[in-house]
Amino acid sequence: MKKPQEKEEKTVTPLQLDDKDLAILRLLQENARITVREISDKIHLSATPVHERIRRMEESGVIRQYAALVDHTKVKKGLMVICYVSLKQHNKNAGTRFIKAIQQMNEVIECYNISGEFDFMLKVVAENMDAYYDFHVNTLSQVENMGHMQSVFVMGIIKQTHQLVY
Amino acid sequence: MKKPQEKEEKTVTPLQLDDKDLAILRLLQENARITVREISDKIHLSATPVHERIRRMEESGVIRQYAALVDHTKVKKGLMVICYVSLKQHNKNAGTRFIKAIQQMNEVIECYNISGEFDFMLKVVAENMDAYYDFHVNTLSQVENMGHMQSVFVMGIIKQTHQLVY
DNA sequence: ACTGAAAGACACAGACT
DNA sequence: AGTCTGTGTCTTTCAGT
Repeated sequence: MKKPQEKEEKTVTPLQLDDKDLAILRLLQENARITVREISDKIHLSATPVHERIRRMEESGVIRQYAALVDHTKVKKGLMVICYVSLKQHNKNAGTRFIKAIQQMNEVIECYNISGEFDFMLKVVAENMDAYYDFHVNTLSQVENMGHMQSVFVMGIIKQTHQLVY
Repeated sequence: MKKPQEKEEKTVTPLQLDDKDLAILRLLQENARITVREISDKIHLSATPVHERIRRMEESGVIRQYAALVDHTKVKKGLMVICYVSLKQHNKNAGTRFIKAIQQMNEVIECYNISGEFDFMLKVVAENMDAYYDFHVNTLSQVENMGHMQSVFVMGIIKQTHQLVY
């Protein structure tokens, strides 16, 4: 029985992943440029079903993107800062405008809505402290409805992975 | 003139990236499976130099990895938590052992050494609150030398990108 | 669902400008 | 540092099991 207010899922199939799908995902997470042949050799399957499984996972959105990950220190983005932000007002429009502004800022590579004292957590990258200060003062703090802000500086990267399937 | 205590850089070439390299990086960040041909068409260069530039950026570590990015909600990792940790003691050995322990935890996908009240910030993913509670109580808090811990829950993802070059 | 074959596209290396 | 050309390998489709 289904409650009347329940909407139909847009994704027609929730896509149940089996062990072979997960094995393929493990390999693709590690190296997105691995060939279908190589995968099919490793998981003891021929190329066609591997290809088909990958296509299905792409279509269903299990695989969001294939991305080249760049070393931030080597492209003049050596400084990483975690920045906490609270808004003055919490009505829907104010929130929406804040989100739109954040999404357009190239320096902000991640932004989450969080529980606790602050409303948002941002991960910001900049060339150095001067560049971050400039961003903080002239861009971020200028956003309409901005309340408190607090910066926490990343002094070292201990671990950084995208391996959600293991 | 060089100070005597300065060590020689291991990376022989600091690798100066020009506009064409950056254009290639932009495309590869967006789609790691783009073909060399497609890149060469878009940046008005033939395949060979594009191929050579990519190879150099891979070798020099500018391109760290090609990764398939997986939708965490579709692989039973719907809950994301930011977890702050401080250690009881701050000697070198204690820190090293903590780091080793963290690096082996699959639930921890990021870990940074940070400024401020806490020593580390962890990004943790779990299937649900029960699974996170289990991880928090039975794994993370059991690490030797663990001091204070604080969890901040991610309620919504506003932005998530890996585009450091833009 | 999977296998195997076959066509077309691609990566990669070489000779040259 | 770049273009052009060729070879071997890969993706991708299709008929068959």
